[in-house]
Amino acid sequence: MGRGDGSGRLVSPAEADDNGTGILHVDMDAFYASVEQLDDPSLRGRAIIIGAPESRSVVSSASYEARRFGVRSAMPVGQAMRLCPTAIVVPPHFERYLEMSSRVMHIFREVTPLVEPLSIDEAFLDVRGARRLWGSPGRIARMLRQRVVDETGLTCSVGVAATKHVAKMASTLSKPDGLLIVAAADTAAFLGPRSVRALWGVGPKASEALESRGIRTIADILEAPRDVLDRALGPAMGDRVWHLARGLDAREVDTERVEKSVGHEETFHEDIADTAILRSELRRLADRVGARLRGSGWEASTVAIKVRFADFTTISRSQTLSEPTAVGQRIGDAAHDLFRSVDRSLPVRLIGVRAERLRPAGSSAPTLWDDDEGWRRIEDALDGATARFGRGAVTRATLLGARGGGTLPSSPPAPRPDPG
DNA sequence: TCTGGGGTCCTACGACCA
DNA sequence: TCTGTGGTCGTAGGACCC
Repeated sequence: MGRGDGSGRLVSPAEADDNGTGILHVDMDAFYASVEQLDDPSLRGRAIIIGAPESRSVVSSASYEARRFGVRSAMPVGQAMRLCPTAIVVPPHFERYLEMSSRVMHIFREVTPLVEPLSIDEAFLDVRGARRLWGSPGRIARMLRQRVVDETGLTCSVGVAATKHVAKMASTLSKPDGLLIVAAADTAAFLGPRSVRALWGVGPKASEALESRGIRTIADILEAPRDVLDRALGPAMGDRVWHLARGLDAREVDTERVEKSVGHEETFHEDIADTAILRSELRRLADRVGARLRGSGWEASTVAIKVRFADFTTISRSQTLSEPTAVGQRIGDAAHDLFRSVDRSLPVRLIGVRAERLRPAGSSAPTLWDDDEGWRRIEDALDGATARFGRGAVTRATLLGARGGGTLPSSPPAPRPDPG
């Protein structure tokens, strides 16, 4: 989501040149805050901050009325309230945001099948093949903005350009509720005067590294020798910045992006030193990760934990499993193993579990292990001494004993011949 | 002032292997 | 047999994005 307050907004005139373009970046304006204002008319025109009421919460989104006071995403709520004391703090309603996101994405897909969602509130669209149906990219962008506001009541900003990167920069500059078209021939003039910080992937550290070498604008990057960029940013980032500064971005709109990891983490209200509590939190997070994996049909080869201590130092540990899994119990076992190796001399502020190196789940049945519905099905099926369980079998006593407070076996029982 | 939670990508380094 | 080298993999940490 954009972090600007809309000052310095740049929009295109009605008949702007859109020659050579075809990529749209659509970004919803202050998405969470706008949904809240849509649902509750008493919030409209007011400074509102979306954030959990907890003491350690940060701003997830803020209305433009609040942004004018300097409130930005990721800022601690306490700090935001000092900047804008009249702001109303609204707890987030993620289900509702997902529902609105899905309606917006549906509109996009009615315009072109080539839609790449980037996050809950933004997407790239390739409309190069939609010209005969809907008109030029600029015309499509105007139609899309009108449809979004008519059909959802929300506004969005759209950047239109020849590449994803320039389209994204353009939508950011047009916020809120704007449209900015950068014709292919105007790309260099558009990029040149902008700060290096405007490049995608250049954050505070990278911009500091560039600025310390006198490289402040994108035009400065064009003048800089390639090896200076590589030394400042590393070869991969140096190469990327070199290309982006020249408007070169070969990435196509990718409609089939897949998840590479799934994780959950939690910051405690107060730092925790009690190992038993931390272990039980790891189990809880591992179960959630397992459930998510099963829900999306994945299993993971690597389990990682993250621990942030009271002094904010953060460590991670990861472990490759002997076999990929989507079973919360096994993810939890690995998380416990990893946690054992962590020096716990400081209280813990945050703990997290992540499943990595995902692959589609096989046909094995152990996905039943750790949810209630699965247990019911297992128990129902266990009408005697043993029951089939994936490729193996377990006794009812083992299962029920484990459920009654004991520990589950860390892996399914050994396979045995199928009796037919 | 006091730093969320969900991710992706990159770099560095050690182990291992051909 | 010993040593050097380059590729790959696993792991840890950091920057960045929304």
